[in-house]
Amino acid sequence: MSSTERRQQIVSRAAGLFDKTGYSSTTMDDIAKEVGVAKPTLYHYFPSKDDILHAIHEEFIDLLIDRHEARSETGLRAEQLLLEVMADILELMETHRGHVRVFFEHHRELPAEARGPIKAKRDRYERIVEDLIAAGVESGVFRQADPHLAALATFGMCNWAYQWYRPGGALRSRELAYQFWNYLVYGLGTDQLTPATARAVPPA
Amino acid sequence: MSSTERRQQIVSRAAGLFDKTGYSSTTMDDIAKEVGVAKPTLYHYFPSKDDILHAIHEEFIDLLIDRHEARSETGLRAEQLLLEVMADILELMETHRGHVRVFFEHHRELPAEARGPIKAKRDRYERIVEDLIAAGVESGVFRQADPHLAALATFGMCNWAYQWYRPGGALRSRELAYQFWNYLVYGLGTDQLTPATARAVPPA
DNA sequence: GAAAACCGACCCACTGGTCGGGAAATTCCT
DNA sequence: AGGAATTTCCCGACCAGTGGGTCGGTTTTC
Repeated sequence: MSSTERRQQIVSRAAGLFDKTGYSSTTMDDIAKEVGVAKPTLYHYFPSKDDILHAIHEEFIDLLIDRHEARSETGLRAEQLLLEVMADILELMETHRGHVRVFFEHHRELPAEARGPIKAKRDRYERIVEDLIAAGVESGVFRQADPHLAALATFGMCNWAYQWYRPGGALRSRELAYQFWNYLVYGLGTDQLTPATARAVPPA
Repeated sequence: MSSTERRQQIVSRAAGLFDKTGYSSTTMDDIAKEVGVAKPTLYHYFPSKDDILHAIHEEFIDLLIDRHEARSETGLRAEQLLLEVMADILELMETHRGHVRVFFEHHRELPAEARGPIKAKRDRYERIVEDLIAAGVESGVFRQADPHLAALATFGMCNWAYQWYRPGGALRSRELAYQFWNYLVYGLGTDQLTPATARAVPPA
């Protein structure tokens, strides 16, 4: 096993344990055992536990950004791109469960120096989705809505799934993305609800 | 200060710290200091740190359930009840930030005996929302949709807000609930999207 | 005067990280 | 090619700080 392979292995096994047990409840010995190696060996690949956490964060957000960018030249319309983004996120819950939970729950545990760069990438990705929604509004496929808020709603639907989604279940991640996209784009309501009034002001 | 008041105070201060620093990174000394008391005194009110965690969980889910039940006799229609549920959740992010984060992120840290009862209540609340959506489908205000999935989408939008919502911000929780409810019920799409085809099958 | 509330000092298991050295693979030299 | 030199990879044993929890006792309240 090459050096980079082992490094990779440590990251993904650690992510799995953090997912199962949480970051602080997982010890370096746990990780070492899971990898099949003694604790000091871990320190040959990572200077500290926090650096493993950092590697997980970086790997995850890079995956998301890369997937989107690989698609950005295809000329898909805004609503289609939105579906693909949702599918990206949900797919990573199949393939990178540990990364997802760590990325969402353990960013506060990141060492101070690492937080900045990660947050920058996170913001960049949020910005991508906002811009995408804004483009949809511009082109007329989405109604007038605050892109920031709509992006947060989208992320909410998808990101929250890490709390309940289990890979082996009945629903493949892509189908799930499609259902959620459907709720978001077409809404749950029928014609029996009167859009004009309902969209105005919240009832007290 | 009465005994129950102090108990209450410990719970809410602890929740605040857990929110800020995370459960395992917060020490009993931290909590004691925050409450203005010495560590052993905490053990006069709670047998262990885990029991504080448990108290937070219970308080939170009870709040949600109670609020819904207080409303269940009012004869509101399904879509209105759904809005109220969303508003409940988001309001607790203003008034009980710590509880929210703890409830969502630290259920795995609960001692084994406590997990069961809490999960039962959690399931009960999820069931309430599912039934509410099912009733809306039944009465024709919501289109044919899987109530379970639609509930998960709803929870996603609202629950995820604990990650970014800050009480002092521009948006009051009720307005936010209304915006999200609007997205969910009416959708983001305009007439330029063709509902019939789009709702069918996910594109490969 | 007894029960409830409170605390300083202590204990000890646990865990992130280190140390010094041993095996295994690579490179270098002749 | 073959053996020495060096780097890479690996580990058993240890260290020191931390933090949940306890003990024995004092103060406050009723």
